[in-house]
Amino acid sequence: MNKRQLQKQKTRELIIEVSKESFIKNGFLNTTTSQIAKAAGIAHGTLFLHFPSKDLLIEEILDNELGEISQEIYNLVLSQNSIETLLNKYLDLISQQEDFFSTIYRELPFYNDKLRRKILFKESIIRSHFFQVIEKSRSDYLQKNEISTAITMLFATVRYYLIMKDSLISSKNVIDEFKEHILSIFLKIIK
Amino acid sequence: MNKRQLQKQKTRELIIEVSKESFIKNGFLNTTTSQIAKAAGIAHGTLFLHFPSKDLLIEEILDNELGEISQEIYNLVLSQNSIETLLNKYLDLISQQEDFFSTIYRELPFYNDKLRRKILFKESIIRSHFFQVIEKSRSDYLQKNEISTAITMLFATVRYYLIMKDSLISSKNVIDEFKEHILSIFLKIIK
Amino acid sequence: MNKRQLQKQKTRELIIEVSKESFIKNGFLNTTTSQIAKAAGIAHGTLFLHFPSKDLLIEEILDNELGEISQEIYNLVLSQNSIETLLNKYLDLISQQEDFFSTIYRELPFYNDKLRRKILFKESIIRSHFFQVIEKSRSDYLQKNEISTAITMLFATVRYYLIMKDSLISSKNVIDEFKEHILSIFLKIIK
Amino acid sequence: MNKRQLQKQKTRELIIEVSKESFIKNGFLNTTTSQIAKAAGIAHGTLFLHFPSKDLLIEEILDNELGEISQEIYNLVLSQNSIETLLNKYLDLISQQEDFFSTIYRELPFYNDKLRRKILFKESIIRSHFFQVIEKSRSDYLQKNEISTAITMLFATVRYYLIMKDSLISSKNVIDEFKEHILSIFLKIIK
DNA sequence: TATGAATGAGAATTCATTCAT
DNA sequence: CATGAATGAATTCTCATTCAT
Repeated sequence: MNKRQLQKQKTRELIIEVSKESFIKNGFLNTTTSQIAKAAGIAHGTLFLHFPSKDLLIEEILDNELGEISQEIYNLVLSQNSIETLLNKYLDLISQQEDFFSTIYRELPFYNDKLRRKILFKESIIRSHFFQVIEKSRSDYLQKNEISTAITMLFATVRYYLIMKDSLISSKNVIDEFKEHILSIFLKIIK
Repeated sequence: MNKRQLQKQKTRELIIEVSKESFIKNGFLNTTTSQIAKAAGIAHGTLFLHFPSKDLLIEEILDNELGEISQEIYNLVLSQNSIETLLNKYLDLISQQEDFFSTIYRELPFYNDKLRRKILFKESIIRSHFFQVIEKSRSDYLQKNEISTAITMLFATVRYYLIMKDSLISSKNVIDEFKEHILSIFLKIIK
Repeated sequence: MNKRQLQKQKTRELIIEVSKESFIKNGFLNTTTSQIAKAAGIAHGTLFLHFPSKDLLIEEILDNELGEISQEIYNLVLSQNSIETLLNKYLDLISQQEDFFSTIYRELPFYNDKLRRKILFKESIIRSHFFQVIEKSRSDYLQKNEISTAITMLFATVRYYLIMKDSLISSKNVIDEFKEHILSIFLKIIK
Repeated sequence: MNKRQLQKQKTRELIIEVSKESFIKNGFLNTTTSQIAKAAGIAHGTLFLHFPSKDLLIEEILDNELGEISQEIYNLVLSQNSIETLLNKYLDLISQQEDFFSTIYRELPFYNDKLRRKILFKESIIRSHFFQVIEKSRSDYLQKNEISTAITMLFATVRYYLIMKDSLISSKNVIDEFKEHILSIFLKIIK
């Protein structure tokens, strides 16, 4: 890669980085393209050279971020056969990017269809991993739709804490703080 | 109250009514003040005579609506001592105003602090009612913070279904559809 | 009409007037909404209060202008049964608004469909008036499609002079200048 | 010419060719320089190496194209002494490049002065050829300025059909379709 | 000579709020 | 009290041209 390509990629990454920061801080919906450009120290028009529209910028950022997380979770699923450890590590992953997920879930209802579907699709894959691991280990005690509802409650609760993050009197990290509670209740349900 | 004051209150109520409709249909954030004025058949400026800002208008609406619901739930709590019936009726109440709550929970993270706190405060009161009813009936089996987490999961799940309403392949009424599942899992937890 | 309504209409008419001037001078396509606002001494946003979009502004202006001309021509048709006088007066009408028509015909291919159709429809009505007058007086010598082609040539020629106005070494008024020529040839054709 | 110069000329011709296509399809005004560069498979900046500005690019293209056509028409004039055949062949030439001429005449009023003058100059040469042929054969019946006006009407009509091409309910080729009509009327005029 | 990333001056449109009537 | 015309800052996106590589 020559100097030019390097410079371009650097700018692109700068935009992504700056956007992600602003995105996490103020939400994507409340971040303007000119704010991003200014923060990145580039011309406003330059942003649209790298990302044809604001929507495509967020799409890119979410694709990157969710792609990574998905992969890590997939690896977890392969290497773990205990639902306890799996969940534990899943929550750790979320926790590491807590502000990011907090923003996503807050803004999810206001994203465009494509973006929303993408996010929900990723979630549904993780969901189905969990389902399989649970089903394998405890098919005797639970009906399929009970497992399904339990998982929904789990995801709903995680989402709840993430969305409410700023309103909860808690340490900076909600997931860390409530992990034990969530896990213990969830495990109680599926046992 | 003289004629003029009467007229004023009538206009005020008209604005509230019309706003609520539009609020339920399009969300408060996506409703413009001029849309509301037009729908109410009043001048745009008149709206600001009754409500100094858009934020104060929604505050009023939510105060009214949540106040009513709170009251009804409080009555339920007084008359019911079974958590099953209480929850059942609570979900019925939500279900009757499903679109309204769906909007509130979607937009909650974007309201101003005061408004958000108000909503969360109302919710916390209902929460504490539930807590007491549960604690009274099953104090032997559950620790306090387990009850608390269980209630959080319940509220989180209800909120999840409400927020995701439009993305779920379901009948028009999500709460009705998933009530049984939610209840059965919840009761399982607290038993 | 009270003071307020009067003021509004005054602003509206001011916008139309200023737009028409700028429109005639620079073309509608090369006139920006902020130029118009500035020239009218109003806020940029005010323009959109009176005309929801730039396209609707031009539509309004053209409707007004073409409507008037159409009416005058219709009156001409009713009162004249000689094609000579009719044509003569028609060209006088065009001549009076020469710059306006020059702009329209230059920009016509770049207007949106609706606008283009409107203009062409008005033209087609005038065309059919001409057709009838000619047919009545000389049906013996000419076939219908000969009349039709002759009229097309007439309109094409008028349009040509209007479009080329600025490139022709001529007095300020092309139609006046070439009227005699056009008429004499046209009358020759249809006789 | 060495290898480098050869390559340069090849690129230049490639740009011209690609531009012409895009020009015919979308018009020059609606074609961006980066579109052209992309279609030609060259860098955006390279285009400005060969043509210092967008205007100069179109100038070059039109020079080429109109030069060719002019030459062919000049040959026609030399070999034909019947105005009928001359016109017939002239319209055939236009017809073969109908989309090209349609674009030119639509956009003509928006080109810069130099370009517009160039195009009109070419046209005036063709015009004068026609004039001479007509004058030679029918000097008894027509005054000079009658011939002149007749030719203007002819060119205006051709231009009209070309400009209106897309709005006319017709086969793909307007000139072919209306040739007979135009010719018969025109010949009628000059006889 | 060729590249292509970067520029930056606009473009049309939106909307909560104000204030003269 | 009610009106509703006016405001103006803010928004996303475009594109011919430049210049360091």
